[in-house]
Parts: sequence; structure tokens; C-alpha cells
Amino acid sequence: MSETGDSAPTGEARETLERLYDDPDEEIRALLANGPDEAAVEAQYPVFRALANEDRLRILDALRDGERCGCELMVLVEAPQSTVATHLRKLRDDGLVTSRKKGKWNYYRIADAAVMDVLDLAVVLRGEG
Amino acid sequence: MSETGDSAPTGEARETLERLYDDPDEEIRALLANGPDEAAVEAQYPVFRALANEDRLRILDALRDGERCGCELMVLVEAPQSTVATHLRKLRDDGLVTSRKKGKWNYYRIADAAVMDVLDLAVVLRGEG
DNA sequence: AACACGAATCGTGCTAGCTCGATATGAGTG
DNA sequence: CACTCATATCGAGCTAGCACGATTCGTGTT
Repeated sequence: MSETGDSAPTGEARETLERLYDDPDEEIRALLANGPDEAAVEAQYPVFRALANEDRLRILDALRDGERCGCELMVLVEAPQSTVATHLRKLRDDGLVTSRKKGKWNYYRIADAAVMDVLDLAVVLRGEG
Repeated sequence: MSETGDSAPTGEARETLERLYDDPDEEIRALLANGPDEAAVEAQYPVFRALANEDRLRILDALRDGERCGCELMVLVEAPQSTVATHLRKLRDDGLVTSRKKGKWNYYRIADAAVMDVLDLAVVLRGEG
């Protein structure tokens, strides 16, 4: 955090905007009003950070048609047990999957259909690029 | 890449699955058939990697209601010019924004409505978690 | 042509995240 | 209760990604 928290550009940045706008005071106010929504960013960031890993994407992809236990996922992503367990921990912590314990097995499933929607949209995005 | 590419779990992993399944051969085949879709992962990964940064999320959020030039974004995310330029480069490389040059200014906009859908879904996901 | 300025790139230092062997935990079984 | 096995956690080494000052580039101005 700087002095007053958000807003109030000063110095160099302010001067740049004054050259850009006809009515600096008002337009700068409007600019800051349409600025980034911090609450949204705070919600989005952990989700995308969790999704920004190839192995975790493979795991989620494998969970699309139902639940799988850890040992199955370990085979599907072709990674050692501790690696897969770490990824599953992260996915669970960030709310993308849930786990159910049955005997000595732990079964994982996608927490919410919205997760699949996000995955699908990312593919769409690339297809159009 | 390992020897045969994908598939054919051997050794420890294979033995684990043999204990898990009644009919190992067939069920292992089914498991691998439903495995992760590499093409999808390859499409999704760069998108989520680009989204896994707070400043870039702020930039996209600020671009929701239209285009902005670099100097405006620099003010909105409160970061030095070179930092913002680097983020914009990455967003453009990964197809999330497009840029338009006008005089000495460079205006950026969201490349596809699907980008906003992804952002919205991530917020929904958190709201339900 | 010299200059101003918005933007892009480069280079360096730093940090967060990943991997994976080793070890711990906790449930089932003899 | 000793043992096995699926999973979780820890710890060390490594890498990718980030921040940002300094420099360069391209365009408009005078």
C-alpha cells in the first residue's frame, strides 16, 4: 500500500494523463472509477494459479467423467506419488476438487460444474485465436 | 517422452491398479482411454498461465468496458511502465487482448468475449466454495 | 534534424512454485 | 500388534516467472 491506498495519480503518471485528456480532472476521476475490481481479482487469482499447471489440468481433465482415486490419477498423469498428492492438495485447497475417503483410498472429484465450464472456455479461446 | 509415448503402466503403478480392480487388463485399458486430453491441456495451459497474475487480472478487469492505452493502464495497476508493458506483451502473445496503434499511443482491448466469461466463472467458483 | 514522449525490450536480482526422494500417517489385514 | 499399502507431508534443489531500472525504438512536433 502507498500513502492513501488507491487512487490519486501523482507526478509523472498524472502528467501523462493530462497530456492525454482534454478535461484531465474529470476524466481521471472516471478512469479510476472504472478501475480494477480488487474483490474480483482476489477471487480469480487463486483459481487461475491453481489451473496454471499442466499436471493439474491433466488431473481435472481425467476427473471430467467421474471420481478417481489417487493411484489412478498417478497413472494418468505419469508422475510420482508425492508429486500427484501435492497437486491434489492444491486443487482441494483452492476448491476445485473435493475428496472422499473410502478405506485406504481417497477418491477425488470435480467440485463444481463451473470448473468444467472454465476449462471448456479456455479451449474455445484458443480455437478462435 | 518415455519409451512408447503414453499408456502401458508398468511396475509399481501397475501392481497398485491390479489390486484395485477386479479385471485389471480391461479396466486399465478403460482408464487410459478416459485419460487426459493432451490437445486440450496444450490449449488451456497458456491461457491459465497468462491469467495467473494479479496485475494481469487487474488489466483485464480494467479493459472490460472498452479499450485503454498503455499509460492509462499503468495508472490503473499502479506499476511502472516497463512492468505494465511486459504484462501487456504476455496478454497479447497469448491472445487475450489485441492492440491497436494510434499515433504514439497503443490501445489495448479484450480480444474475445469468452475472456470475460472465464473471468466471471472464476468469481462464481469462489462464491460457491 | 533535434527533440519529446509513449511504448517495447534488455539485463539483473529476486521469489514463488515445481519436483521428487524420504519419511510420516492412518486404515486395513493376518 | 506387526505388517502392508495408499496417501500425506517434509525438505532440498532447481527453474520459471516477476519486478523494474536502463536503454532502445518509433512516431509526432517544431
